[in-house]
Amino acid sequence: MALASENLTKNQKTVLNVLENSSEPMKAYTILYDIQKKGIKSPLQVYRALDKLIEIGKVHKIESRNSYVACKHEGCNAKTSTSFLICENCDSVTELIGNNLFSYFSKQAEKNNFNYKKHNLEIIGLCENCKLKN
Amino acid sequence: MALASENLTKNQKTVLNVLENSSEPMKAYTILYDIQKKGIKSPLQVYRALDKLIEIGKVHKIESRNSYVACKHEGCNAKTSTSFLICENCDSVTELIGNNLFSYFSKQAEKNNFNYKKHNLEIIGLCENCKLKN
DNA sequence: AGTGTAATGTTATAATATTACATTTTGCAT
DNA sequence: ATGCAAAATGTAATATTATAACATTACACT
Repeated sequence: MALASENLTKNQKTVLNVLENSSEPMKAYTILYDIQKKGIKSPLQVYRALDKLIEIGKVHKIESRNSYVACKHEGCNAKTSTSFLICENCDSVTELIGNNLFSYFSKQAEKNNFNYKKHNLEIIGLCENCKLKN
Repeated sequence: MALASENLTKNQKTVLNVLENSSEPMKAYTILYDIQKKGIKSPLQVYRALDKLIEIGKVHKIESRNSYVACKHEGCNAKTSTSFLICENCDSVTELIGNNLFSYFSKQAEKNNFNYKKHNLEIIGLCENCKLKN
C-alpha cells in the first residue's frame, strides 16, 4: 500500500508544500497568495486541498487561530485529534504527541457518560525562548 | 465588592440574557438577530459585549464552532481556560469543570519547557442521549 | 472504451469579525 | 457638585474566513 502522501493531487501537493516549508502555521488566504503563481486562483481550491490534507492527517487546523500547520510526525495518528502548545508571545506552535492524552480524555468523558471520539487541545502560554526574554 | 455580573451594562446584560436562556451555544449573528428589537443593531455591539462577558468569565467561546455559551457555574474560575464535551450528533455542549485539568496540562507543557497559562479543550463524541439512539 | 468517483475550475456569496471615528455615559477624586 | 478619565456606545464601512452552486475534467477500474 502506498503512503497517502503519494496519492496527492497537484493542488494538494502544492498546498502541502507551502505548509511544510513554513516555520509557522499559515492562514488559508496567506496560502492562497503564496501559490497564486502556481495556478491556484480561488479560496475554494485551497480549502478543498486543506480538507483533504486534514482528512489524511498531513495537516492540522488550529481552531482558535483559523490557521493550518503541516504535521511533522511521520505516520501521525492524530488524523482527527490535535494537541498544541501555542506561544502567546511569538505565536509559535508545537504539536504534543503524548498518546496518553487519549486515555485521559476518555476517562474525563466517561465521567459524564460521554463517548469520546476525538479532541482538540490548545495550551496557551510561553515557549522556552519567550520565557527567557520576559 | 459587588459581583461582576451586577456591573454589567445594558448591552452586556442583553447579550448575556439571550445566552443564558438558550439551551445551546449561539453564534454572534444569531444573537444579533435575536436582540435587534432591543436596540442592538450592529455586529460590533454584540462582539463588544461578548468580549467583556468572556473577560469576566460569564461566557465562553467554543473556538471550533465560532459559538458562544453562557457559563452555568457560579464563580466559574475558567475565566480564560475552557473545557467542553461536544456532541457530534446533536451539537449539545457540556462544560467540564475538572480542576485537575490544570495540573495535568501544566505537566504536559513542562515536558516541553513550555510555561502553561491557559487552555482550550474540546472533546468531540457522543452525548448520553445520542449514544443510546445509535 | 465505458463508467463512476473524486478532483477541479470559476463565480458569486455567506458567515464571521474588526477598524475607524465621533459621541455619550459612568465612576470617582477633588 | 463638578470635572476628568476611562469605559461603553453608535454607526458605517470593510476585512477576513469559509461555503454554495454548478459545469467540467482526470483517473482508476473493469
